[in-house]
Amino acid sequence: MNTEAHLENSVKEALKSLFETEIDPKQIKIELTNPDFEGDFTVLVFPFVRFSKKSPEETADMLGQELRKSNPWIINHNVIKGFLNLSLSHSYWLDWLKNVDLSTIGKAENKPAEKVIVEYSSPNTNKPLHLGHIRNNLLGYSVSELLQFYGYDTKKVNLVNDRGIHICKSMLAYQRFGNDETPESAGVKGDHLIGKYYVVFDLEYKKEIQSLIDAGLSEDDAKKQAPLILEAQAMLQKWEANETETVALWKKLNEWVYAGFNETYTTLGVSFDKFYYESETYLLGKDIVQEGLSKGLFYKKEDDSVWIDLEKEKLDHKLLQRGDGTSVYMTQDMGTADLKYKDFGCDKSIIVVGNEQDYHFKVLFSIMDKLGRPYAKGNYHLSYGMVDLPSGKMKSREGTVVDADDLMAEMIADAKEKTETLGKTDGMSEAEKNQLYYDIGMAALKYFILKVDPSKRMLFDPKESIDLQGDTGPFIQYSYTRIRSILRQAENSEVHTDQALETSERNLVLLLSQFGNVVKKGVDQYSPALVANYIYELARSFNKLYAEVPLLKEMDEAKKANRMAFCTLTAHVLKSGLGILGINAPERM
RNA sequence: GGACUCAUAGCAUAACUGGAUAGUGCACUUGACUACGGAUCAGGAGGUUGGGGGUUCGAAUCCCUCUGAGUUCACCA
Repeated sequence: MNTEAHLENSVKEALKSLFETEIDPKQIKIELTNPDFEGDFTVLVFPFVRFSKKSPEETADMLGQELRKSNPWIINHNVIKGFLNLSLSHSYWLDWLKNVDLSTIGKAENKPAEKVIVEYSSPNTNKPLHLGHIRNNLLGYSVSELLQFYGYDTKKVNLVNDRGIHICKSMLAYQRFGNDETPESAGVKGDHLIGKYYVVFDLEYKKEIQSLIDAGLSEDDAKKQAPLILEAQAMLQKWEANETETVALWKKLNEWVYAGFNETYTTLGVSFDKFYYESETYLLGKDIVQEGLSKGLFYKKEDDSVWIDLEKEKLDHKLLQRGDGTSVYMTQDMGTADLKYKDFGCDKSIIVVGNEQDYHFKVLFSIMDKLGRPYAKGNYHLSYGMVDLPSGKMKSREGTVVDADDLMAEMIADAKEKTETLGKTDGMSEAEKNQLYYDIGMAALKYFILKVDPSKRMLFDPKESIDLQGDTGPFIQYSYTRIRSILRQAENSEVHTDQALETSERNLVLLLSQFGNVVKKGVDQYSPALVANYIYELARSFNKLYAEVPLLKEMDEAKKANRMAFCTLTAHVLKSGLGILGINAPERM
């Protein structure tokens, strides 16, 4: 049991014996003591005043006395207003340090039985990945790693959007203007090549619109009647009719794109247990429409279109199937939800999609709930904010995007330049150096993205490169390599629990003891950002200790042994935390 | 128009979900290199938490209201 849980119990017992009141554990709030005050943990006593019938100060003092009676490891207490600050003995902390189990720290005491599926990435095959996708991928991957670390059995899946009118646009533009260019002949990645033709389509399409407008058509009519868009629509129909030539072109171009995506995924360090393709799932869900109709949950309009009334949930009416019987976005998402459950049987299903689709997922989850799906309660939309550029929102058609491959290459180049300036890579092979530049560059990028609360939109200025100093990934890596350097020169020895702790040691051990709580909270909130901010704090706390007390140079053997134990544990927690974020922890840098 | 987000120092962000004097980094500034690894550490300056009201012992956090930004709303997924 961790310290807080222990304290909580004690507080409960103490309140019972002092005031003869059985208190709801939720009323007991225990926090780390604000560093400006004396103490390790703080109990908020305001909620107890109601039945203690005493002032907050008196109540706190009585509680403090009582707690110390039953817990000798609480060696001191002080009261400021309604805050009861408790100081734990140094030997308590050293004992904790001595007995901590590296193989279980941070993980659930009882491994959760539930299985979790995380769907993320969901790229379109008509354009390369950009900064927005990077946020999606990093979030999806690290949430999955976080849950896995905590103890859940997790699966990662990717639903690729490989069909539809937008894909046909690229296909058509390639057919028209491509001259049988290939990724090899053009010397670019397949996804970039196809992305180029998506932009070409847009340019040509706009030209056509303009000439139609000049010929006297309204803008709306021009958009609908431009030959290119009509041809793209025709191509989509051919594709749906499974026409040989169209399907062959579609397959060829998609293969190129997948090869490109795989490269990007590898560099990003993300992976998937299974790929779903919309070309295979887009017809799903029609039987669910029937099911809903027969259950009386859905209704038909005169034109035969199918709807659901969600006015009670303030979600309005929503179209589920067109009058001609073809499916819409919602139709296939209902189908894929069932499919994923059939394939993996997960109790929790997390889907990582931008917050522009908040409404869509509210509706989807509400429908699956009404249909009585067993997994409905475990559905969660991990909604994240858009990544804005100083110039506004990224738009791939207009070319105002930060390309994922370019950005990663730039980060790695920055890391290389910085590392070479510092000149600490003597004796490393070229391969080791390149791995290091990659580790550092990606750490900077990943930490930069993941430290921000997922739900918030974030601003990224491509002109200002991501820092390598301060509150950054490389800072944490650097702290780690420093500890590793020390540990390489140290010998193993036991913790001596009879020693006094320096302030910086006590601060560090307090933070270390919080790792489990942070992971738990991150799991509850699906937020890797909490882990990111925590390991930064931890690295900072260690660096302070490093600057203030001797470690290897400590003459007192007992103290030195304890400090080595601090080093070992800190290194372990830092590495675990970085791992959750998908960041490598190099031995040297 | 309806629904949903968001607003914290020049910039980027945190605040244990209602707790103490709102933390941190970048940039600016002062100091610590005969270093257990300076991608570090210590200090300074920078805030009416968009404005106004309310609830509370206590509000960046909850409620109301303005202002501003964004997303979404029936056939692109």
